[in-house]
Amino acid sequence: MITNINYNHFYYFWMVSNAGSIAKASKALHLTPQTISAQISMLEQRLGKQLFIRKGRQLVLSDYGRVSKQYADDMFAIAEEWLETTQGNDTYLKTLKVGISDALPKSLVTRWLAPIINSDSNIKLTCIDGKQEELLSQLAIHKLDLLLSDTPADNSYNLKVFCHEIGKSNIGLYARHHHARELQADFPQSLNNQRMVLPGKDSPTSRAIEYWLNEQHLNVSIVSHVDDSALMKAFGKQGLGIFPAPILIRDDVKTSHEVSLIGQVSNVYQSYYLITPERMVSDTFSTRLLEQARMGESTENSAVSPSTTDD
Amino acid sequence: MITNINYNHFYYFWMVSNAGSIAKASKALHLTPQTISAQISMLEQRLGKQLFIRKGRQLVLSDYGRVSKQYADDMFAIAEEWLETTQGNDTYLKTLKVGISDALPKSLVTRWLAPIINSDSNIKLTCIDGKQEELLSQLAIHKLDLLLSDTPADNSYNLKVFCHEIGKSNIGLYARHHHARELQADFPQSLNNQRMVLPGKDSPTSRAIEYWLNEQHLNVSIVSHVDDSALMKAFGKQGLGIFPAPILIRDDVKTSHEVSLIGQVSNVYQSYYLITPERMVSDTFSTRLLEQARMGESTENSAVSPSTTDD
DNA sequence: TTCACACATCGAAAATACCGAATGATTACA
DNA sequence: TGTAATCATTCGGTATTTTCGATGTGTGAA
Repeated sequence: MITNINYNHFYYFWMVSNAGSIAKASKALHLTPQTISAQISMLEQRLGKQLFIRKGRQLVLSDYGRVSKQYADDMFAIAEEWLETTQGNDTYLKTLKVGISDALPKSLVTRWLAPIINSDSNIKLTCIDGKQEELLSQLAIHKLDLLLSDTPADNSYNLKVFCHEIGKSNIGLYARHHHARELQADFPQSLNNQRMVLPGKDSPTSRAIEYWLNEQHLNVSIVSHVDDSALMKAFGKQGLGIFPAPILIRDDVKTSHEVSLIGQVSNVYQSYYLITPERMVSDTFSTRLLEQARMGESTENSAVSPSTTDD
Repeated sequence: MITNINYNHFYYFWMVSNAGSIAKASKALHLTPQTISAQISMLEQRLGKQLFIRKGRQLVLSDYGRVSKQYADDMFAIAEEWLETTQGNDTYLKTLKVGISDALPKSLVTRWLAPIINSDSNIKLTCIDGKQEELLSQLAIHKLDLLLSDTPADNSYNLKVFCHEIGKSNIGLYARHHHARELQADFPQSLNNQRMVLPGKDSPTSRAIEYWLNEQHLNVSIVSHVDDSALMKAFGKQGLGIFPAPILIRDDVKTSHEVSLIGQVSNVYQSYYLITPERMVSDTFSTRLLEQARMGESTENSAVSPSTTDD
């Protein structure tokens, strides 16, 4: 019969290996040295290997001890984080840390998160935006609860995450009011020799649009690839070029960036994803967000022809 | 006086939350239900919060319990990995898991690792190659001990790693024997209108060479960007184009790929890095590798002019 | 050598982990 | 509806472990 290992012993071992000696650790733990000495001996006996080697009147880690300490470091770092974040106040229960890929239109994000905030008045929301890759690693180490992104989670890093589609929209092309009006007439041929601002070079949207342009035999000069969708729209607002944005948020785009829809890029969609850590499949917020997204989908994801637009 | 928390209690809590009930956990732990029940009550008392809520005759996790379980999952996953890898045989002590960025010339890697293997006959070496980004995340979760790469660790993911330069070399351009001989004469002007194969688009080497070509007013057609350095060289061997490789390994390149050095790209260097987890600064292998790299540096990192080459 | 220091060992105490028996409450099923 | 099975818990007693004081041993410094 093999007994379970005693994690308190392992904790003592960790304290000693950090303090450098049993004597120092005993002070930190409010115990006497002989107690700790005995406990560690028991752990060594259970493991069948020495953790420490006596060097002079000092204890030094054995090879095995050194390896074990690395695991202990990780383990008890988590334990301390657990106690720090959950002892005392209860805000951690009501704080939702959401990562937002900077390629996402902010008005869409608002649309997704607003109902959640409104439904439960004492939720604290923390938003962090950045590139999907950065945010994914944050998600993996529990610094984030959710991640909203325009690209599905690639598991090239072997992180355990779930990816749910929460929205889909056709892409429209926008330009300043008078400019858009000119281009609407002969869309999409009118785009020829126009200037254009696109999202990041590696984004699926950017690639899809470039493919579409090629397919339509349109020759446009792409003046810039911009990772941040807000910045891209700001460029467009300044008249630097035509820019794409989801049809789904055309009203927002029109009013806040003073532009008009020229037309719709046929057969090009942008999808949006909610990425959650594997463990959290039954999380309250995520499920609510998914439900809401699914509801919205049926009513709002309607393709629009350029003729129905106005400004 | 606040007592330390009892990690064995936490372990019982984890077992119960996994098993779904105290009854099932008690079987797995070879204990009676009342024991576990009492221990968990003690833990709850110590924490000042309920972990479970009675729902019928079942226990369900409270909000606080759910959060705590996530920490427990992480903690004891590490603990189990610790026991799995260190119990039983002692090979873990002698197994060095090295990640190798696929952009690295394999002959350089061999050169670095060979002396280590030879010096200690019972070392087991495990090599894993892939993109630096993938390997970095592996390093962070202890799946790798070291990482050899041609790009320094960018800490855009907030992983705790150390980065040491272990080598540096000028870049040379290579082509098939007869082709190289033709081009040597008027190098670098002779490169005009030649075809070229380069490493990955985002690699510093690739960028540096493209910049250099521009600077020299050379117009070459880049037929391909290849992430894997071996594949790039294979392309070059097939005569698809001129390709770059470190001067440091010119002899290897010449013999194994049946090509000759055309000339050296002035002022373009490639550096090589050893990336280690923060915890492992005093690791035996790493220090030895660093020492050896430093020794090699003084003798081997000599720039070579194209005139001194032969084939 | 002597002293101070650090860890280990021993034996007794206090603390606690554990179990058997019994209770109450819930669910499954006849 | 009633009965049996299941599950968590409470209580009291026992076994084990944890802890400490006293003591021993080896080390390094004065």
